[in-house]
Amino acid sequence: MDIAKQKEQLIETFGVHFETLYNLPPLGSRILGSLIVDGCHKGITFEELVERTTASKSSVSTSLNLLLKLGRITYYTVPGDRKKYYKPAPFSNRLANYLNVMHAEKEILSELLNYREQTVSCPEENRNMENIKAYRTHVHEVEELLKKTIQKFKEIEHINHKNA
Amino acid sequence: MDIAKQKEQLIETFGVHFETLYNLPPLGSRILGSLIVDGCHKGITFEELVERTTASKSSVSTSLNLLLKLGRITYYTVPGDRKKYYKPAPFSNRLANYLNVMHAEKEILSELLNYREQTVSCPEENRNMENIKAYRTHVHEVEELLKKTIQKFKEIEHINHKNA
DNA sequence: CGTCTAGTTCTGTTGTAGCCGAACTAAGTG
DNA sequence: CACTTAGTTCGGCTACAACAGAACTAGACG
Repeated sequence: MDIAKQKEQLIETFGVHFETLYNLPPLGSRILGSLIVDGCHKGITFEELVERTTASKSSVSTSLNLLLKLGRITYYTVPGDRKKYYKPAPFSNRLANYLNVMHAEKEILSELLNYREQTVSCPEENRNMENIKAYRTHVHEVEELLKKTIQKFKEIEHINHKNA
Repeated sequence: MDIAKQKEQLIETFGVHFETLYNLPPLGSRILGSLIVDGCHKGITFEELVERTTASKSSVSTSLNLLLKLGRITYYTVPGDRKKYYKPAPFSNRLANYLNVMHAEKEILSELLNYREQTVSCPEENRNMENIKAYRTHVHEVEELLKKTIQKFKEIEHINHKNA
């Protein structure tokens, strides 16, 4: 199959994925998709993103700033060149987001358990508490797995940084 | 602290959590929060949800049907009683949603790798491929963890079902 | 100091999410 | 078969998300 066509489809697939999963706006999702598919190494400039997406400069600007604020992308500049080169945020960063979510879940679960302890009135509710605790354990395990992977990526990224 | 007040706050906390994380509408989030905090055992009726949320019947109806369609809640009926008793979906169900997401991520990552293999042109891009593979491994591990936990919950739920 | 280039900010415009009230259906009850 | 109860469906309203266009700013360069 045509490589260019394949790229388009891949970006589009990432687009819908980010829209549904991370709840990003359509344009922002497509931009993020472009950066991941095509901009991991050298990055992509503002201008080129405007061309690729055929969107207005203002929309691209807003989307990029949103993605920056959400920590999903980064950019670098080179001396004597006013352009910004946008790239997807490193993997360790993306995973750190999940880590926050997991942490938040654990917090809420603890609050829920705390409430339950004050109000249990029947064996069924006691059983439910056990379920919540089991769920909390699962979240904790995911959290640990995330920490492990983040550590791994930080090491990789560190090495890459030295080589670059 | 006042127990009723504490309950209110807990529902609200769950509310914002579901809004941001699962991208559910405000009312739907509060309903789901109420069911989790207060409806795990006996469930809560349509009527009572209308009272609690001080929303209209139509809005509650729409929200409940949305949550049903998304698989986030269930209901049961008792013979000789026209009311429906709504409960949050069992844990195994909730986790199954995550499992689908993980599977989708793996699919996309494979597509991305497939594309990359055809287009690598420099060592930096090769390094990036290694990163993607490492990320895919992580997703796979989370997937396995989910399967394990789902199995555990299915066993628990099976036992509970027999005892009930 | 004008002028190009790179990006931002401001002011709409349009579509649609999220809710409501009122009218409706469908199932039990006397 | 009228009457209540439980929930649904439909039309309409409102606010805001997502984008566009035009005017603007801020730095580089001759």
